[in-house]
Amino acid sequence: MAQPLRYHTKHRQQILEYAKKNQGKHITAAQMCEYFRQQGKSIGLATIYRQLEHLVEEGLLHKYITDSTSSACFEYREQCNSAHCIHCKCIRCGAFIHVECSHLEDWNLHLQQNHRFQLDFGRTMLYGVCENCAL
Amino acid sequence: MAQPLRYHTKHRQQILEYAKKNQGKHITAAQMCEYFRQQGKSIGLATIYRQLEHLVEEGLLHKYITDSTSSACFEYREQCNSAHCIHCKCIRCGAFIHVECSHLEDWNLHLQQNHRFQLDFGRTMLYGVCENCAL
DNA sequence: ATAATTGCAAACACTTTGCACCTGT
DNA sequence: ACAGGTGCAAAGTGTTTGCAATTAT
Repeated sequence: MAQPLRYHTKHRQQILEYAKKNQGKHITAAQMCEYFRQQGKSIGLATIYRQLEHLVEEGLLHKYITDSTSSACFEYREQCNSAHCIHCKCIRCGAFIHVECSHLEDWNLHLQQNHRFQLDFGRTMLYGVCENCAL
Repeated sequence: MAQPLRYHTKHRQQILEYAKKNQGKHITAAQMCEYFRQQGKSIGLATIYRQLEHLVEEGLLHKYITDSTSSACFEYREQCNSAHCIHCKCIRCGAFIHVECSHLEDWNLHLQQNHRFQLDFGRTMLYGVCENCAL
């Protein structure tokens, strides 16, 4: 459980900053890598993975896995109160939708009180049909 | 989007049967493959993956991914024709909980009207902590 | 001085695919 | 006959790791 001491490196800071800047979005390691490359301050993909792992361990980022075929997504945690956001996936087009909704807390409360089940929004994916595919 | 017609093959039946027999357990493709091998009726891993994909598409099985490093798990989905039931799974003990709740329809309506997402209860699994594990 | 971080390439594990053949309809 | 299924091996994908050099403490 004892985590090694984390050094305050430039890369760590850049990655965290980029994640913060993209609050509410789901970013993959590859996307980050590409972004930094375009900015002329390339960071090795392995480094990004290692830093993301650290940041998730420290609770600064949240990691989401939707599909075994596609890559994991990371998201800065501060504003994404896990009690207010949930992830939906369209069973037709595969779109990944982030829903922020104050009702979610009520649902969780209801499930807890009436059905004795404590929902974990971070791990739950709602499947259904998105706006475009419903037409 | 039109799914091709699925033939009733021996392998399809064996895979579905095995999944049914293991309701409430989470099984990987590799585990299935090993099981059939031990039974002297080997099925190629690729075939298993292809059939599992079909069965998930048809809504007979549920697929879930917890970790990007480990393999996806499959589970027989209890048939439930009511619009008032949803399935929950405990992330600690793996318990499979069937929740019947009249509120579900309201949630679906809310998601549809406010977030333009049409939830499919049959394919959705809620992850969280069950009564016993919450203690 | 010591411990963590980095980049690269190679290794990894799970999953998908191309192809030739087989089977269900 | 045709569309879908199968097995094998090969390819693909996202992620991790070994190593030697670098950087933070």
